[in-house]
Amino acid sequence: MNYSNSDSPNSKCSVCVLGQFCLPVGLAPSDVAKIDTLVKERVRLQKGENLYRHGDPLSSVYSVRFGTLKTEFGLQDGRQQVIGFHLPGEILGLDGIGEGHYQSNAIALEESEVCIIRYEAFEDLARQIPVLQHQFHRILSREITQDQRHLLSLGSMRAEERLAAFLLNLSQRLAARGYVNNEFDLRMSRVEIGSYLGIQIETVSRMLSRFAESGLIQIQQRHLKLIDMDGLYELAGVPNPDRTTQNN
Amino acid sequence: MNYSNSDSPNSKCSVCVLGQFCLPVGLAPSDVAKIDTLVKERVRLQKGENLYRHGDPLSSVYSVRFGTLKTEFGLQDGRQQVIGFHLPGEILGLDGIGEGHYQSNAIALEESEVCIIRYEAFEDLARQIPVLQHQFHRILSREITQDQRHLLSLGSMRAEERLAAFLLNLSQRLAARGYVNNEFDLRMSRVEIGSYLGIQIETVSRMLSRFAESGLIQIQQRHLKLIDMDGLYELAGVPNPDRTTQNN
DNA sequence: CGCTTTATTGAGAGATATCAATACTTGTGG
DNA sequence: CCACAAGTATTGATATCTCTCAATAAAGCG
Repeated sequence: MNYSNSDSPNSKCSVCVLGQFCLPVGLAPSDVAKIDTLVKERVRLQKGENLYRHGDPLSSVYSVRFGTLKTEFGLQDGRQQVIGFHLPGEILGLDGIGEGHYQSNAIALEESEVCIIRYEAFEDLARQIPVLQHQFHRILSREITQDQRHLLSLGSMRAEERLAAFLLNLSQRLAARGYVNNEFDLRMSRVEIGSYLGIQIETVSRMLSRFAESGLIQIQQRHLKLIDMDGLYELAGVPNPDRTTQNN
Repeated sequence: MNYSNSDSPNSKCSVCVLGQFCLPVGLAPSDVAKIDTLVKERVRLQKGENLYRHGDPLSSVYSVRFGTLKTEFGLQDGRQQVIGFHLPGEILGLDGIGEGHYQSNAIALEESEVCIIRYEAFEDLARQIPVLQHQFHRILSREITQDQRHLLSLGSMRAEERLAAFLLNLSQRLAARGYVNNEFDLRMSRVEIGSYLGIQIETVSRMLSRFAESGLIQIQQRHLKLIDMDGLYELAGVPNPDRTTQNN
């Protein structure tokens, strides 16, 4: 875990390209400047390193600057499950606010960097900037909605459908960040995908092979190409939002 | 849907017995008085009535005054799932903040009443009362944690374990509200329990019968008595928090 | 009191898990 | 730069849990 102070110019929120996904959404430039004073530290994590662990006292929430992290949630009997993957611009650590300590483990899936947002100072600032306050509420609310969508997936969909929905969700989030939406590298192992989707690794593997056979995707190791987006969307139970031709 | 204005004295937050679970937790009496001016309306719902529907614009969040509600989340293809049950003092409608409209349906499971918290006015007030702001963040964060615990249940536990965890969760929440923790009436149908747990109604029924046979519970229709709490906790994958004798 | 809804129980089918063997990747040291 | 080891992924065969279909029973409601 490698801390750095962000006096270098491109480390400021005011010039960060992630601004449109991150905390400063909607803020006037003068207000973003105030966030610059709040978010001055970053952490560099190597693959496999923990950003925080279950039980650590909440001091900060974090936004991903680059890289990918997973969060996992455990039962006392040792079973645990991946509950989220976190891309640049997404906020981590929100589950620590309720009890004052984190409820999950956050672990880097690749070399990553996160910005440190001191939580107490942030609450102070949010009271001064209504737009920031509202944006934070939106972030918390969307986290709830995302988890609820995930619940629907685990509770109501078959393995194949869950996997399709997962791949499309990744695709959408990457596309929103300026990447192509149909070709990317998975940063997580099959085990982690299975854990996230509530299925076994062997099933993940079989379903991916089946998708490839039926021409929905191409996959080599972790490099993925989505070929038939419509087909995937149909499996996932939603219409393709990108389709210009409306056929309902 | 029956609106009422709450000029009657016992409708104020300052005298409401639910204060210790609801929005005003931690507030000084003078601050609770400010909330009184914010929360002036309530809604009475009959069994089966909607408090809000997916897509309705967010105007308010709601706290349950009495009764029980469920929230359900749907896929475009029609499938939907119960994602939460809401007891007195719990806040509903938080999933509407992210996009400005609710993402779920909220439906009363019995005659219920909820307090209406105008969302915009609430944000204004939260900026003036730091403790209120923090309490709201705690509520949002706990909702995330609750959903994540639910995810772990759907993703990693067998039907029997999910059901045990569900019954214990209800028991704990009722106990926190002053009810006995081992005897209560289920307000939801087997179908709703099954939907919430991601299993079929027949499985719910079978597991309940199995629990009864093995002496874990007694159940007649919806009236439930938890007999062997330790046994249930063991199934649910956590130690019984009430046990005074520590045996780990 | 009969009708409709809700819940229970049984038998068989199906999806996914588990166990096991093999193949492929990646990293490391000679 | 190759060879081996350790981790990761694929594929097959069988087991198991839960679902589905079906029949019956019980409860709520007018």
